[in-house]
Amino acid sequence: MSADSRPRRGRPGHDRDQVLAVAVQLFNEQGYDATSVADVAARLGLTKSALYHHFASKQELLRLALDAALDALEEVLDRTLAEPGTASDHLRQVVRGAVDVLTARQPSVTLLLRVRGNTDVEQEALRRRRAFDQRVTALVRAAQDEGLVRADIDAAVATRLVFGMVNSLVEWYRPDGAVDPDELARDVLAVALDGLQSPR
Amino acid sequence: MSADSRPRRGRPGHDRDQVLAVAVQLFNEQGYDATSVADVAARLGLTKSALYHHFASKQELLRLALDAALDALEEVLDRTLAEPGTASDHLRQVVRGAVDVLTARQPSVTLLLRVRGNTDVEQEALRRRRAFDQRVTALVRAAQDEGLVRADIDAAVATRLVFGMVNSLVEWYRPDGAVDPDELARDVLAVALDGLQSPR
DNA sequence: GTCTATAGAATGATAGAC
DNA sequence: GTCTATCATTCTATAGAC
Repeated sequence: MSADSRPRRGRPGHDRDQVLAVAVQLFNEQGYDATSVADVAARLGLTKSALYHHFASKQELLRLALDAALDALEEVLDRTLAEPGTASDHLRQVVRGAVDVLTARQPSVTLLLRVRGNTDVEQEALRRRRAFDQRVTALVRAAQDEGLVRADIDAAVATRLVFGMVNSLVEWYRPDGAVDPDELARDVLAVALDGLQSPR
Repeated sequence: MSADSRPRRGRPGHDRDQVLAVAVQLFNEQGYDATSVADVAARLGLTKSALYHHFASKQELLRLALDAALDALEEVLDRTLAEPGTASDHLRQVVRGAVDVLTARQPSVTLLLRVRGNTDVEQEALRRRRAFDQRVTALVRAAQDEGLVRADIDAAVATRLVFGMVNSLVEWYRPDGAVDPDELARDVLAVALDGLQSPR
């Protein structure tokens, strides 16, 4: 449907999405700063100059990947809060949705979680990430007021702990691995809400 | 007592520990690869050459910091397993000890958790880290066999989720911040073992 | 759309004076 | 123990041919 999805004419070459996917994969393997444009080009089987035909700069590759991750995470929050339900219901859905995004878009989210704020592109991503965290913290606080989330832990700390657990998935989850994403989402919710101990 | 603790003679200059601490802090702020030796020297108020008088290479700074973090984490495991107790007791102590190490030695542990394996130094650190993870996973499995840890989640997944939560502390915990490390350790154990929901 | 060739800047590391 | 000066290498990005 979109202009991008129509069949390419002439010799195939590489399109932007394909180049971006390879670049993000390499950024995650070696780190963004440790990966040169020549590294990316080599893995694609072309030269630096050819790569610069597709993208204006190395930072543009980074910016596109970070925007994709942030768009997906913000959409989970927007969609959840637009539906009726208690704060506790919303919180459960946001955690579930975040796990879904992390597993479905692992490469770009991994990149996002490693950003240090060295450049304008990275600082803008950090700004959006902080805004996301604050909205989730407000949700945790509301769930505490409802009495369904324990109130003996500060809402900001509780949010960071749970999302620390969720975010850590990018360090080891792989789409082609042995762990099923649906089962994983169930496990994360189980540990986050009920804990590791056997139900008494 | 040790040779290193005797008073320095002559003009003070900088000693290795001081230089290392500044380097690790900068590595964490900007990322190891994004930080040049000139950056480290500038923050110390001296030149690159003066820094190379204290250390043979940029990688030596990295190696010393990673070894410090790994030594501390392995010591927690060794010390815990040497004591009598059930696997569930040991697991609780290891989580508690890991939080203590993360808060007390946040800079070097942060660096460890971000290593990508680009060089021999980094790969050796990853090897030790994997060995640590496997020993903890064995502990979780033993605690499941005892019946005190829920058995409906794979031991390796459960270990990664809990330590994902623990490790995420380095992203936001600061020694001079508002959160007390003892209280934080209590909160981590509470969420990890009993979950976020109010006790029913 | 891809190539060769290269500009211009920054990097890790060293030599040698003080 | 710190400095100035410098080296070889690598980096991002560009010019211009095919």
